[in-house]
Amino acid sequence: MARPAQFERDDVLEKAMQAFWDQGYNATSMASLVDATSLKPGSIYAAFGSKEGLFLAALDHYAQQSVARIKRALADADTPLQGIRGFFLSMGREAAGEHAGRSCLLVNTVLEISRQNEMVQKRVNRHLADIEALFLHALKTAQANGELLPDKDPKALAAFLMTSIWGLRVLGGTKPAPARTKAVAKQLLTLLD
Amino acid sequence: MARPAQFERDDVLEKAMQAFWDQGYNATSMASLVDATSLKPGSIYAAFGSKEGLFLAALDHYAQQSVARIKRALADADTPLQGIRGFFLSMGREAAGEHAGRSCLLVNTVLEISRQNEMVQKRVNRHLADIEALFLHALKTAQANGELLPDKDPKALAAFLMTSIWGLRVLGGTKPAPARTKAVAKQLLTLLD
DNA sequence: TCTGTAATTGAACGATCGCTCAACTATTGT
DNA sequence: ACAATAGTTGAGCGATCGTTCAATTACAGA
Repeated sequence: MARPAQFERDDVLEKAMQAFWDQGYNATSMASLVDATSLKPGSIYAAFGSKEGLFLAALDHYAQQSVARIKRALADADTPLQGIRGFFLSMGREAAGEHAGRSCLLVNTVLEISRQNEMVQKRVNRHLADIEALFLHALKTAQANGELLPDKDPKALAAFLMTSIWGLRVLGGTKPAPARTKAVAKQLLTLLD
Repeated sequence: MARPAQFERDDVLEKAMQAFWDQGYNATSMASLVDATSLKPGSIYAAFGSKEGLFLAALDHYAQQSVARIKRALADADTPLQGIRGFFLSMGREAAGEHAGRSCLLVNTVLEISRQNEMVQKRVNRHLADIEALFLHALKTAQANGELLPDKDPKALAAFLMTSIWGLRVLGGTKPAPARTKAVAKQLLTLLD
């Protein structure tokens, strides 16, 4: 062994993630990442290899938080469907909030760089699939419990819910009125009835 | 008068639009715009003032085509609701197609630069509002004709349809299977019944 | 207390960024 | 034919981009 690292990896990833989330991948320069993380360029490159490497690590960090948040929302509710409803209503509220313009790092990544970078594309698609699996599981459980009507298709509904999240994220980027985001969230949730 | 311009403005805007659409705003350099348009830097700056000016003009060009396309889809159908249904089903097909990864220039712009550029934000929001107005008009007509149930809220539905378009555009960026995009489009259209 | 190893530092690299401008060319009105 | 005017050209500006690296510093094991 030798000299140990002087930074906490998770601290650095959190700060880098915020920078990429705020500004987007291309608009976030190494100089601004140096500012945000308080690391020197050499340290960043020693730890993450490249700007892309740091971004991928920050993306994983983001996805981990997203998955945890959705798991919590589903687990805290009385029933699976109520968990889903609660999550989308809070997403609707969030989409009208102050920080809504940042959208979601995964969605931003799909549209900004996924197309030109196969590695990023596979990573972000995997994270999105993980999230969809949470909803699919909740929907299947709801159907088994009789909470969701038997004629509904959980797979199709899960795909629809993911698409709805993405739509709400873009909606948040248009500086919408709270009533507007709430109305959209309510509309889409009627598909669960 | 003096020497007339040697390029067609619409040709240049079409080519610039394609470049921005393919690569995103930040990833599209002036050098690549020079390549795409076959103009020299000086001519671009004389005609559009800046990269941002060219982008705004290209954005207007894109929006004009989008509005025209939706108007046509609505006008060609037998009824307003059939027009909407047809448009979303074709969007679903498109989202699984080869060029789906480019998403939509307006959506890309909301997420990539709208937040950091107020002028761009206002412009893209205006274009999106124009599109929403087309759907709102079709929904109101449908309700007046009895095609849409009287208890439906056309404004809320129009907002939902816009959000659905955005979701489908992101979906297209995830390289989805055709069956997946079709299922999502069908799901969201059931809200019109 | 040394020695080996790994992390830190910050100046600086070549490449590319958005953009400018003086020289040049083509077209107009007289 | 001749100014006057406006579009075209492309070399090249200063700034910033992502990245590298030799020198330095701090800690673990013997």
